[in-house]
Amino acid sequence: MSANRIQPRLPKGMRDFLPADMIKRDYVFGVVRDVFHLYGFEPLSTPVLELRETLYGKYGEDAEKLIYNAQHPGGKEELALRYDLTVPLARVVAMHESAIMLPFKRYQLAPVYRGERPQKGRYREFYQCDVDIVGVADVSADAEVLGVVVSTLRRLGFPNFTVKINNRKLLSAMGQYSGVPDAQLGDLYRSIDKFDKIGADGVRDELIQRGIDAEAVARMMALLVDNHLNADKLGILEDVMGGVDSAAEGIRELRDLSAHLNDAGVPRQFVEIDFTMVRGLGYYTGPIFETVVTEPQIGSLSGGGRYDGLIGMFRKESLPTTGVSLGIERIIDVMDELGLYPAHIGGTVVQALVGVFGPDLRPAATALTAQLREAGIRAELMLQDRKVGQQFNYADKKGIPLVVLQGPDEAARGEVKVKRLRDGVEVTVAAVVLAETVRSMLV
RNA sequence: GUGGGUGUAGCUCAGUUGGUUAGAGCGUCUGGUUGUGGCCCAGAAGGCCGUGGGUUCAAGUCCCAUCACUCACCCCA
Repeated sequence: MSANRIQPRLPKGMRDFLPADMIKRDYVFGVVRDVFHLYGFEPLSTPVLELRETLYGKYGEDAEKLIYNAQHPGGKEELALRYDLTVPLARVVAMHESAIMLPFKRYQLAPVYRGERPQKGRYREFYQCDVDIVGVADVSADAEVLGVVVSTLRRLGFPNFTVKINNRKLLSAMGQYSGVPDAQLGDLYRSIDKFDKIGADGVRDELIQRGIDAEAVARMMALLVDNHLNADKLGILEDVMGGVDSAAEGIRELRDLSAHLNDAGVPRQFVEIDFTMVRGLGYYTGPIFETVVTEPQIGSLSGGGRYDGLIGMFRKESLPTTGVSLGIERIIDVMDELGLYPAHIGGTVVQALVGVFGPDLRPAATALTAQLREAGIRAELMLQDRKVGQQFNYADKKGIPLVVLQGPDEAARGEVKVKRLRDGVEVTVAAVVLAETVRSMLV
């Protein structure tokens, strides 16, 4: 039998989370949920599997190759693992119209699947947390969704991050103004998006190399370079391109959005308009967002934008929708790297270990444990017979802050000992006040 | 899909111009200590050196292939 033992392995890009990790993840998930609730977003859950037809044709050709198909022997439905939470939302809205009130503000925290090559900050199964507002065309909704991102990251203790804002309408206007043919817009955007990485010269070279007309490139670069670090970016852009309809509209939206953010008290230091930020997914139609950190080099922590047309793929009339997706995995990776967890988040949920002095004292220890649990203290009873030293060692290794122990002497007097491992403080108290003693020693 | 790096103990890694019985630290277990963890001391377990082939008297070491992991590109959270 042991000769046939199989190697324990995981599918590529997928991970187990052991308890110590899960405790940290749950903490992050909890903070995220709290903030969403503060903004009035409500939970939604959808299946991991969707019908293939629901997902296909929404993300673009390249992305579609990364969708996992699923099947079971004899299954007749064509299934796929969800690729994000946005398309399922659109499906839900179209399917449950009558049960949904607009504006529909929902969040969803769930794993999604992408068959990509894994690397730093990139997995094949990863959690996303999406917040979206369905049914509001005004940028007040975009502002609210951005407020959620900023609040969440601040609440998690991120010292610095930047939410970049741009507008699809403006991007297409820039292409139009420069004279880049529609067929090359994709290439154009892809290169522009690398501005931060490869600089103005890099972008220029790449555009030329991609065969875009030199004059168009020059006009394009003038728009980017002049404005990239300027405070009055919008004003400058308006002077140059104000005549182009979509440019005027995009600029107006960005101004409104900015005003809403001010009204909501979102600190300006976390927000920046950046014309070189482009989002890959095809369904965005207006304002787009992306959050970056410079400290660990890890890509974006969140991404999103307005996609007024997507729901129309499931319904006769579309509904204006905007939202963001928080990259929970990357947020967690950064928090690990920067050590942003509060001190009380340890490697265990257990607050007190109740030791067992010997077999004859096990009944008493069991009762003490029950007493603690009744009082709402997370207590673990030592389930094996071990030497006292080993029991303390177990608690120490596992990070349990307190050990409760009742030996023959204490038992005879109706007392119990509580020891705090951090500083070695030990007290002996009447068993009836055990719970309150433990509670006071936890702080 | 393209390119680079790395595979030796549970983990992190050493291992000389190829040479006899492959090492360390950490971790684990046992004991020193049958009323108390961390520190210290003594000891133990734990290895098809990723896999297959080749060169050689001799391969952890050199060559080829392959697989896995990893970083970067493309793309993305």
